[in-house]
Amino acid sequence: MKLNAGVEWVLHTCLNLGWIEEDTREGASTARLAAFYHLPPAYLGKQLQALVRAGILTSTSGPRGGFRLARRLEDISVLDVVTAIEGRTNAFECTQILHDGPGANPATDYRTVCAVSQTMSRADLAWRRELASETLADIRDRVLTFSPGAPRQTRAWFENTRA
Amino acid sequence: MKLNAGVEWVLHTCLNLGWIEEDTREGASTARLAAFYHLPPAYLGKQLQALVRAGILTSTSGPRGGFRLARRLEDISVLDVVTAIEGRTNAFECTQILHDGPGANPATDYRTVCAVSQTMSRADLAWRRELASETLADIRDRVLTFSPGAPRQTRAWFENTRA
DNA sequence: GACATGCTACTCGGATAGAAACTGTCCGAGTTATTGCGG
DNA sequence: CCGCAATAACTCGGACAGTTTCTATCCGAGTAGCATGTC
Repeated sequence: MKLNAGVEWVLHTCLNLGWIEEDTREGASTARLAAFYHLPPAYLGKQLQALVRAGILTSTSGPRGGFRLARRLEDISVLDVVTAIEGRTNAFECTQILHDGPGANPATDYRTVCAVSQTMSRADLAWRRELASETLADIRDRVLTFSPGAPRQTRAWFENTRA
Repeated sequence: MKLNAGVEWVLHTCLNLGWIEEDTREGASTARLAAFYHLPPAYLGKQLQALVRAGILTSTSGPRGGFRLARRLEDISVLDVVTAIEGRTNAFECTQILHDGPGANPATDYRTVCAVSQTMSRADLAWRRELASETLADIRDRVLTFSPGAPRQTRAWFENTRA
C-alpha cells in the first residue's frame, strides 16, 4: 500500500507547467521537466504519458514539442492526477472470501453486503473525497502565499536552461 | 497502492475468533481458521503473527494451542489491524524532490512545508481517521443485524470440524 | 490404583523460494526546423 | 532574393531489463497431552 513515486513527480511537474505556460505560451519537453528535479527522464516521460491518456496533458512530437496542460489548473483535481497514475482500483479490493466460507450464498455480491468491505470502502471514499476536493490551482495558491518568488524562479530556470 | 490481501483475511478471522471465544473459551489454530475460507494456512499464519506482534492476538504453541484475541472487539479498531499488517508508513511518501530543484533550501523539511505533501498527507489522515473511528465490535454488530444466524453457523462449523 | 517419565502429535515462528508490481532504460516512428539548392 | 525540397535533429511512444515488494511454502523449536511402565 504505497503510492507510485510518479504521483509526487507529476504533481510538481504540473505545477511547473502551469507557471511556464503563464509566461511562454509553450510547453516543455520531458528532458527539461526531469532535469528540474534531477529525475530519470524516460521514467518521468512514462508517467506523463499516463496523464495524456487521462486527458490532463497534451503532447506534441518533434522539435519544440513536449507536454502542455490540457486544461486550466482550476479544472484539474488532485484525484484526477492520482487516478491517472494509479488507476481506478481501490486500495482495499474485496475478494469476497465469504464465498469460500460455509453457508455462503453464491448469488450474493459480498463487495456491497460484507460489513468489512463496507468499512474499508468508506475509508477509501474518504481518501478520494479529500483528493477530489482540492485542485492543482488550490495547491498553486498555497505555494504562492508561502514563497511568492517561486513562479519567477521557475520561469527563470526554464528560460536559462533553454539557451 | 494496493493493500495486502492479508488485511481482508485477518479482519474476517478476528470476527470469527470473537464468535468462537464467546462460545468455547478457547482460541483456534491457523489450520482451522484458514480452512474456514480455504485460505493458504501458512500464509494466513504469517499475517496472524503480525497481529500478535501488534498486541491484538495472543498465541500459544502445542496441542490445543492457536490464536486468541488479546482484548475485546470493542477495543480493537480497524486501523489497529490495518497498521499491524501494512506498517505505519503513509500511502504517499514525500521524497522531498524540491531539495533537488533550483533555489532549494537544504535546511527545510519539505515534508511539512511542501503544499503537495500537505494535501496528500491530509488525504491519508482522512483515511486513517475513518478506519480508527470503527472498531471490530461495530463491524460485528452490523453483521448481526444483516445475518443474525452468522455467529451460530460459525460456531457450529468450528465445533463440527473439530471432531 | 496413582504417579513419574518418556514419547508422540501438534502448534507457532522464522527462514526460504516464486510471482507480481514498480522502477528504470532503450530504441523506433513521427514531426519540425534548418539548410542547401535551384529558379 | 525567394521558394522548395531533402536532411538532420528532436520529441514522444511503446517494448525491453533490473529491483523491490508481496505471496506462498517448508522445516525446526517448543509445548501439551498421552501412553507406558513402575511403585
